[in-house]
Amino acid sequence: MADTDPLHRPRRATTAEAVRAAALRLFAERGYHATSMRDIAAAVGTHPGSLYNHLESKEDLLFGLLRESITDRLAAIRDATEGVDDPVQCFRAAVDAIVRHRLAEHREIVVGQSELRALQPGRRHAVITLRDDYEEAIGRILDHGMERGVFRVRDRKLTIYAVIAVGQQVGRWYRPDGRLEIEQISRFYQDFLLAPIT
Amino acid sequence: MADTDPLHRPRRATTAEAVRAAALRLFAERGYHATSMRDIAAAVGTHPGSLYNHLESKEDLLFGLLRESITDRLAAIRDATEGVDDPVQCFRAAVDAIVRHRLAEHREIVVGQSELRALQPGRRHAVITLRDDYEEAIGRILDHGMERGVFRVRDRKLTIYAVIAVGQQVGRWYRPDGRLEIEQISRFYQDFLLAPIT
DNA sequence: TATGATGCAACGAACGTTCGTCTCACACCA
DNA sequence: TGGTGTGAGACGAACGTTCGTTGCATCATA
Repeated sequence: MADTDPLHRPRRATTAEAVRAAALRLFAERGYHATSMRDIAAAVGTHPGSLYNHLESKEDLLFGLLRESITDRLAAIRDATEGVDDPVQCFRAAVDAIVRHRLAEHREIVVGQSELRALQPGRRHAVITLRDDYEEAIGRILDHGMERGVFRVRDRKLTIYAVIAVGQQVGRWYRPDGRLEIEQISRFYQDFLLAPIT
Repeated sequence: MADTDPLHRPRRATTAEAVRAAALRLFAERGYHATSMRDIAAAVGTHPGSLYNHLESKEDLLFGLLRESITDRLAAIRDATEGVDDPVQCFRAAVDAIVRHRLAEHREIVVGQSELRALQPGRRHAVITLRDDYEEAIGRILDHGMERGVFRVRDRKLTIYAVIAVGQQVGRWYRPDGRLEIEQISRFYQDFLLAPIT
């Protein structure tokens, strides 16, 4: 009904988006349970009750953030590796995508780790399924390299876990004003993770 | 005053210890904030108020658990590597100690990760200092290998983080009834982590 | 009898959430 | 043009629940 003039559309800074952004930051800083709806409301500059105009529940908010984070990361891997035929370059691209995604929104990390437990079973399994897809995406890259005879992967699952572990860890200690550039960190871990499988 | 007969000493199943054990399990399963003192009391088979005969506060309980976990792991590394002269064997022993410690009390992992934020500043820094010692213990093993010309470590800090990352991750997915024995997992990650630095 | 743990109720505070009310921009119609 | 209806959201108080913690009477044991 509204917005008959498409030129006026770009004015966007939805309250709902501000709420999500604030919640993401606070969940990451303090943890899900240690963050109250009053905290989020204060960060947005509104009142606790007003939040419920933009979300269903606190847990719904967490679910959306977790799902978005892992979906984005999976998409980043797929975008980065699509059409890359050389297994080594494909693996490098994937590690690069993981590291960059973790560093770009490194606040999100701590949320994704352990707050799964705060979700009700159905939603928890939904996120776990997404995580399985994420692991499989890495697994297929390893498969590709093995089929070509370029990779020697002694244990597929343990190797996947190692890649994920390094990716997660990166998000935990990285600070934008630190000693190393993202490029350096990414390149280091590309080489590091390639060594055991080539 | 009591215990004049030393032969009767071994009868130990202190309530305090039961409380700590229950708290550790519950913190790991649900997270610190999601675990109530009533939960802990129920797990021990007593009442919430009775817990305070054995502890000062909930946060005090968490602090003790975190400190003990990291202190034990550090001690495990030192014990395993003491007197081992060959850098490769020393590194293997350290990784083995980390993996075994993580798997032995793999419940503790999730606690140690992110619950640091629940501690008041002074205690948080105390644990962080211990964590620094832990990182440095790994760092010195790398140094040893570099001095001997056996290791080629491109970035000391990033390598330490990778070792820790793998160790942490192991504790997250391992289940005692899983596909692999602890020996296999340990050996795999010894080889995996040695590859990039030798 | 002295000592310390236990059981149980209760405390104030904070929690997530709901409620009725109010504001205000905008479509509709005379 | 001016009045009216409508719907989205902000507001602020309050809901019932659960939180960590305390006080105190009771009980076991040395």
